[in-house]
Amino acid sequence: MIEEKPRVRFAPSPTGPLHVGGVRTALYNYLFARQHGGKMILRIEDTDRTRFVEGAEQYIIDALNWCGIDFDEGVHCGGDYGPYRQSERKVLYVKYIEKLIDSGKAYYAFDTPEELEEMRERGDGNQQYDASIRGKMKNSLTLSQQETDRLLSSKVPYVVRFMMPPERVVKINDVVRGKIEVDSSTLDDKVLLKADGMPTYHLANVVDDHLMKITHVIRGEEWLPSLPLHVLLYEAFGWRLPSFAHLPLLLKPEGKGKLSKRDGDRLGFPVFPTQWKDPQTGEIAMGFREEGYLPQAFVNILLRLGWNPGTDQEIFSMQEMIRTFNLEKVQKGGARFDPEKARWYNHQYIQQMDNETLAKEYLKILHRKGHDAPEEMALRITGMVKERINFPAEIWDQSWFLFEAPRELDPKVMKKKWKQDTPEIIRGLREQLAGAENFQPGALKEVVSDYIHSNGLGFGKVMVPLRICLVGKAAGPDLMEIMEIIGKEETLSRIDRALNP
RNA sequence: GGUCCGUUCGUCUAGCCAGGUUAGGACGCCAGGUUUUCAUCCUGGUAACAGGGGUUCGAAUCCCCUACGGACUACCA
Repeated sequence: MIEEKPRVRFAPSPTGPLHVGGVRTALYNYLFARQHGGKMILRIEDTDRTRFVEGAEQYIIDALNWCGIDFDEGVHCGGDYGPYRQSERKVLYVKYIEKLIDSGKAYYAFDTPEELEEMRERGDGNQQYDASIRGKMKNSLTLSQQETDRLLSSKVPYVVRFMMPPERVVKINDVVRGKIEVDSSTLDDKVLLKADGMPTYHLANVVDDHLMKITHVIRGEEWLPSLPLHVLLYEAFGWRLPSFAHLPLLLKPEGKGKLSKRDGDRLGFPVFPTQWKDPQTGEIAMGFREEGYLPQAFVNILLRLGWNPGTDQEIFSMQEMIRTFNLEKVQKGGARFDPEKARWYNHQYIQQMDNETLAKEYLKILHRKGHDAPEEMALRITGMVKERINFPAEIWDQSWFLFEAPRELDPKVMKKKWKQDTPEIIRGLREQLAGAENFQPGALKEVVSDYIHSNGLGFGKVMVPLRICLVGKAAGPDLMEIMEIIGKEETLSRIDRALNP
């Protein structure tokens, strides 16, 4: 199907942290490249110096690395088609822009911002810089050759605009959307080279994609409206068109609209892969990593947001993703991010995780809480509560009572489960436990069972109150295990405290 | 306003291209089971073709219109 090895690029602009939508775009590019044995390229689109944010570039690299997405060529790892930072390619674009001017496909424009503003006003704010107006503006089409040369050699700022060809129906076949047709007469003469000598995105992206031999442009839907312009640019240069695939947007969980950076903090879930500290304000935006998401889970969530395998499979290893992903099954409509399902994915991956790794995380938490435990104990507790948790941090929530006595006994549970005869029953059980020689789960179970049976009681009548004494609530893992871990002394002491508040 | 794109359970989606399904799966939710409790887990249930016209024996699937949503409309990407 694909004869040549594909070359794809992820081309973010270093204006801040990468949000989930961008990560997904990078992921789809990556999967596509890896599946076909192609190259994955990281290009930094920093042609707007005013929006440059310190640290953003490194953040992008690190965040994608955390996701398991790596590059073959790019700003951080080199390659044969560099430089990979557009600001460092500045001189290159001028060469190409001159070609366009020489062949009459682009022209110089000297209009001031005020003049442009006035032009838009005149047409009810709808006036575009296009064929209908370019003859009335200050540009190399209306000015004499002499005057143009004079302005160019003076200090007057100018831009270069693309001369949109008239009455052309541009037909493009998008890999995910199929046929798209746009009449060129509805398009305007976009600026290609800015007054500061930097190219606009439109020029830079086309020139670079061509020079870097990009075969497939896989990017967000927000670029769809400028696709016809890009196609016409390729045509103007006489270059071969790459394939285009425009990915649907990631939407807010509630309501409508594109998922924005602000939604995260507002709705209590991250929109960034990893934590980001704004260098200006010092503000910290949370990340999936810091919230306890496993990178594989995070990537899996993104994979299924807008793509489906055509089977019932939900969980994919990176290898499986690479094997099964295809652009044809990418959804056309935008997808809403669902925090609930994200939790479920993480739960699945936590279950797959080995206990040793999880136990190490647990130990870290213990230390933070001012506790410690032998590695073996951490491992044991991890095994006890693993299936109950969605995030590593929840091991603590499920096991704190192994290190600290409950401060209070849940009043709601007390009211429901602590009956008139309960103190007497627990007192009797306490005696049996006090006399127990062996405090291991098996032996304890026997002691408790014997007590229950010889007194004609039910398990629920005894076990739930005992649990309340030890844990403070009616929830948690096996009681016998708990008793062994906290030990005989602590067990009896907690019972006493519950009996004599 | 203009241009372009989109619309199947609450959410992610299968099915559409090659019309005929009890419109399937997953998350969530509800119920039951398992369990000393809670959670996990297992079983079952809930719930959708945006609306209207065509074409056709037959339309979620093909065509048109409307509605709604979104993106773009900068010397930002």
